[in-house]
Amino acid sequence: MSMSTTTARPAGRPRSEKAEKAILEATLDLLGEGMGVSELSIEAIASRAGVGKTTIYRRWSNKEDLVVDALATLKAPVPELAGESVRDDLVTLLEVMRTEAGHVRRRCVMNIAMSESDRHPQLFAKFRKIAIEPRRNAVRAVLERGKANGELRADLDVELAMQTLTGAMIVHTKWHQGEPLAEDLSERIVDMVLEGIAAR
Amino acid sequence: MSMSTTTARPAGRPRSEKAEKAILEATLDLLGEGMGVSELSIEAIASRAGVGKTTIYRRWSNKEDLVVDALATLKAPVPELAGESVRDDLVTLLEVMRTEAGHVRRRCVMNIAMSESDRHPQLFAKFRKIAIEPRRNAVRAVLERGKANGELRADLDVELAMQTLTGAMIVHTKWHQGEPLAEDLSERIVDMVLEGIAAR
DNA sequence: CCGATACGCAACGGTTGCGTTTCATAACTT
DNA sequence: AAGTTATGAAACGCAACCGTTGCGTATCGG
Repeated sequence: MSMSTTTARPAGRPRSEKAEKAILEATLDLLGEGMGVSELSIEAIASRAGVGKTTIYRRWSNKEDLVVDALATLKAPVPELAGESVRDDLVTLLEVMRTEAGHVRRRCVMNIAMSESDRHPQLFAKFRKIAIEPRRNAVRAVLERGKANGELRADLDVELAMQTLTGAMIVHTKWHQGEPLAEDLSERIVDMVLEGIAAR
Repeated sequence: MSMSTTTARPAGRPRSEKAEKAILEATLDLLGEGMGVSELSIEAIASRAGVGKTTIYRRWSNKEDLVVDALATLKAPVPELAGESVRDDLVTLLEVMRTEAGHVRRRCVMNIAMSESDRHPQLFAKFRKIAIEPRRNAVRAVLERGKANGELRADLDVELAMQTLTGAMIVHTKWHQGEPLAEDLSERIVDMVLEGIAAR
């Protein structure tokens, strides 16, 4: 009756971490290539990962659970914020979105956010909590701070401002795919929303 | 050798306009219910329309052509613009988007615009020409006019402003489905973008 | 070595949708 | 009446994918 070092390991061959990682990677690859959750097939994932279907079904009972776990590995890398000005911090946050639009791997985050909210509401809920809310919180914090210290209007509707900032970037990335995004895009969006488009 | 009243009608039973209309309606219904183009099946359309598959295949050679034609029946109802002020015209245009988000039938326009751009690029291209560009042109015209007559900044980036205005509405409708959209949403978006969020 | 578990692989029966064909019937021209 | 085309229904063979099972092998603990 000896205890293993940390947890009592069950008898038999342990599950391959390499296989598990390969499955999640393959899932993200396929999603990143523009494949929707509906079209994503377990067989395609197994094939891409070089793994038997059995190995997948042993770990996840259905496709949605697998996708949720795969997306969970994409922890939102909310950047360090200088905190010097609202403008600079907003630019920093939008730059993250712009950069991700170029990386195949990270792009699927936004693809899924926009595409699958209707068809897989429960998946979307989990995904939102994991990948979207942290970023929204970061933007919200910057705006609230600016509202408190006078950089922004006192009557600002923070939620609406968040949607305006991110919406501009999302529309741009969605409908200009292929063409690289202008390097100063984030600055231009932030400055426009800060100063307004009306003449002074 | 007599000519028919208008066009020389070919011999035999004419194609049923009722069937054709039913097919297009069924297609729009299914799309409006949140079904993606990939999941949309000819069999489901035929069943919903009360029509044989033969009748569909005789008119369209593939699913994408059918979807394009179905979407084409949703002519962009660009509203009359009062033309009194840039602000009022922009509110009018955004109100169209907001209202459509409530109608099941019209909602699919936006759903497809956001979801299917990657997977069906050629469908998206046609769709964009039919349904998106007319609206973009209307917004662009308002902004250009405002830029010319001094209501808007002389150095305004019109394209970016369009994306900001529509992006805010799109994000709002996409992520708040279910909850009805506030009635003054369009006004609040327009005023925010016009005046900016920075303190004066 | 032995028992237990995981592995990749192949095959299974079942479902869905494809695009086509056949059929009896309906609608229209001459 | 005769000829022609369209219609809805049903069935076809084909392919993809489902979730499961069996196989021989690999990897662990005891």
